[in-house]
Amino acid sequence: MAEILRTPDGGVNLARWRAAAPGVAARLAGWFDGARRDLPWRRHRTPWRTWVSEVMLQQTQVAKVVPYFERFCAAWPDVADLAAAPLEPVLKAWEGLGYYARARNLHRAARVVAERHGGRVPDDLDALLALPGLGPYTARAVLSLGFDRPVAVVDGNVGRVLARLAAVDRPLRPGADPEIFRLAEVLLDRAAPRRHNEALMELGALVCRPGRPACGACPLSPVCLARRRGRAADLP
DNA sequence: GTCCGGTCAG
DNA sequence: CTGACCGGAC
Ligand code: SF4
Repeated sequence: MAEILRTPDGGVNLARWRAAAPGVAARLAGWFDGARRDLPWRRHRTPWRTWVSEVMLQQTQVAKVVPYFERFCAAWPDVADLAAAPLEPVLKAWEGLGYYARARNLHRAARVVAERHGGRVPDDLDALLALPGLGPYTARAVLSLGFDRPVAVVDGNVGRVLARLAAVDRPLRPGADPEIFRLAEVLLDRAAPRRHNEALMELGALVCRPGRPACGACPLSPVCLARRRGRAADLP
């Protein structure tokens, strides 16, 4: 039965996953409704707050980000506020988070948005990718989580979840592994993309963790190939 | 001590 | 493409 979800050459059988996608999305959504953490950027979701949170979360853990995020958004509640601010207090607010180029880029990008996008976070992938500090992951996260647009979002967590789900038994290509990205697109719930992507990321953070995945508590375990093969912990 | 992570400059 | 950026988890 496991083999039915793979092609003869061992690759991911996208056609089969396409057929399984509604069930996968429903399991994921049902779990997420009860498991989602109450985080400040979720409590009050806007494109700007999504952007700030995702940049902070790129290389910093949730628990550490929360107080920084609260202070940052209190000081600069919208992109126009940051654009109007001098750089020094922005760097000051970032102290302790590390990767200070993120703060400089965010500040520069806010000014670009003010000057070239009328002070509105653009809801366009190419425009987002052109902003400093927004790469393939963060641009898509802003689109999907901030604007609820149907785009696949694959960070390290989601890549690992999907690789296990489809038992992709090889090192993932850094950045967007093409096969994993295609799988993410096939599984995407286009009727509720924000919830779907948040749920995938939450599953990677809380259940399908790098070290010891909690398959017993996982909503996807009935359809997970790594689980079926007892390989969950040693796949990417 | 080693590894990890998105993005960017080189 | 590779290495640098930083701090935390292991
Ligand atoms: S069943 Fe286990 S390996 Fe598969 S997605 Fe869930 S936690 Fe990850």
